[in-house]
Amino acid sequence: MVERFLPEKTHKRTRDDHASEVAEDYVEAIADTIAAHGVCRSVDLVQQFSVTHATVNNTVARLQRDGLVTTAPYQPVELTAAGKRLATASRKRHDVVKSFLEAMGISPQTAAVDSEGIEHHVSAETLRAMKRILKQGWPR
Amino acid sequence: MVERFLPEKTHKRTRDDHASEVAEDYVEAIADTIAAHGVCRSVDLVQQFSVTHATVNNTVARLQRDGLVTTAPYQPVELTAAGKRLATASRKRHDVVKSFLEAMGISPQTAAVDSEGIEHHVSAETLRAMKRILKQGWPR
DNA sequence: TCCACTAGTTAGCCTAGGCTAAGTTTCTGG
DNA sequence: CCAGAAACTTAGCCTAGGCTAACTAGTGGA
Repeated sequence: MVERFLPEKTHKRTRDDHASEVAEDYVEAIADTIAAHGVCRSVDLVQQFSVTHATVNNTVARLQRDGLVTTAPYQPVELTAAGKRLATASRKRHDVVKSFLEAMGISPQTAAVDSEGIEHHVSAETLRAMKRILKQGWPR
Repeated sequence: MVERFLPEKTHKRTRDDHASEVAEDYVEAIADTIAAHGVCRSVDLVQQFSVTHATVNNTVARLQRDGLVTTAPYQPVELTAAGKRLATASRKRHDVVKSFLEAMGISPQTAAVDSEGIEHHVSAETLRAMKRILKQGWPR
């Protein structure tokens, strides 16, 4: 109800965020795959995101255009410095959200799924609050 | 890290959800505007979402196609029964998320923005946990 | 009354993120 | 060492959700 009296700015940010959600999910997955198997190939992303090779190709091309990854035909995908930075930040944020959900008493399965979606919408302030509550407990 | 050993299903849901996020935001805004002003006109949605008339037209046409609203040229937008149901459910979920964030000690402004994005990714289980914590406090 | 302004529509364009189908390259095991 | 399988690319298509530009409809004042 409060929203009616606030100016209309809340939604815009939500939409702008969405542009980079896929990028964050991809660099996170790429970093994880490299950590687990040494390299990340298209087929790994095909499996993790349940999309086709064609879609992975498109998306990786966008990531390369945006300076987050490097790749070449038939070669594995690698992260640039910017890509690594984004992956690390996303992974940390993701872990905080997931731990927080679990601390709320939510099952690990649900926490895994929900944190996937939620992590992209958590502001710095909210992330700090989650960390604080994980360390120091619920306010007062 | 856990995700590497779980099968790859988490992301798909996140993407499917996104299809209906705009629909939920719109029916929520339409219901609020009708509650506040009696009717909801295009221009109200133009303001609330900071998009053009053309975009609102497109989106409302989709909502009508999907059976959530009814409208006619130069007439206000109305909610169908299904639209009202969706609006009510979204509003309730939104309010729970916002109250929960505020109870975490987050500022009302940030809570308003973050709840906008988060509400669409909160499962029934997580929503129940939020309600429980609001009533009965943090677990143990 | 009519004119200007606000509201709404329509056409045409764009990007992200999906897909299928068809072809190419690389890898692997007999 | 080479044939078939697996991995990858390319072309072409689609929808959602944005935009601008140009037009039409409705409305309130002078």
